[in-house]
Amino acid sequence: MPGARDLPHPDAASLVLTDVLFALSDPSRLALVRRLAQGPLEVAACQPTGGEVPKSTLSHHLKTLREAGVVRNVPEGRQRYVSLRREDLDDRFPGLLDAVLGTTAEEDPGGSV
Amino acid sequence: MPGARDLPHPDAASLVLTDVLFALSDPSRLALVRRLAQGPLEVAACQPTGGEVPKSTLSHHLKTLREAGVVRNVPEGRQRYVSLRREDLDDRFPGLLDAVLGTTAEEDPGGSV
DNA sequence: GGCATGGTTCGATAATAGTTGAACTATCGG
DNA sequence: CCGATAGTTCAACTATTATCGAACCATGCC
Repeated sequence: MPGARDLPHPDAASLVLTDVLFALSDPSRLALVRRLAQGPLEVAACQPTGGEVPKSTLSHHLKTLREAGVVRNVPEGRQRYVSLRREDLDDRFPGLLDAVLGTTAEEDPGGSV
Repeated sequence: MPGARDLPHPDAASLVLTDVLFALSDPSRLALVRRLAQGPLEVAACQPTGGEVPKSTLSHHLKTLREAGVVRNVPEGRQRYVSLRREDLDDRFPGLLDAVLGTTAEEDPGGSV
């Protein structure tokens, strides 16, 4: 199996809090994480609900989330599934994700992506 | 009373999650917040435990934290006291601060300020 | 008033992060 | 194998942040 298309993911134990906070500090990324909290999505479905964003831009945000350890991005046939690394996050930073997701997005003028 | 030296602070109800997350996403700011969790400090005492940082740089970080609503900065005689807005944060984002502070800073290569 | 002290604000520069088109890689269906 | 599809990576550009010296502002003390 040449070129297994697997992207690098930090392992659960080595997640860095500030990196996670930074990844979540962008309104568009946070909005996506909220959606991912309800289940995995293929990359194309990670597009903001309303408008469209260039693929490269979306991919860049996914990279930020992935490198921080917030999401996992696995190839599945010709597409990729993006999922929240909930267990790993809960394990490493207990209560953090719940606290972040608990806030019912009253804010975020920018929202989405 | 001219020039009461009061700095603007967002009120509790209008705190924005992403702004708070961003403010906490910097290792030096997070390290300071951890120290403030143990009680207020005058600005000079906000210096990183080891090294020294220019006053303007420190002031800039305090501004970021203050504008996000993470800390309060009140004049007291000729100095200023910086304190964590714990109640406001707990009120607005229940569990967030506890989760962030709960992590016993194993990380953060940069630390401090 | 004059001056030291404690901090903020300004302005310039350096460093990081975001945005995007184009090129590239992999997979699946004829 | 060819083309279409799904995404990532690259490179260039823009925008936001960080850093820090210098100027500035208030307070307290003499």
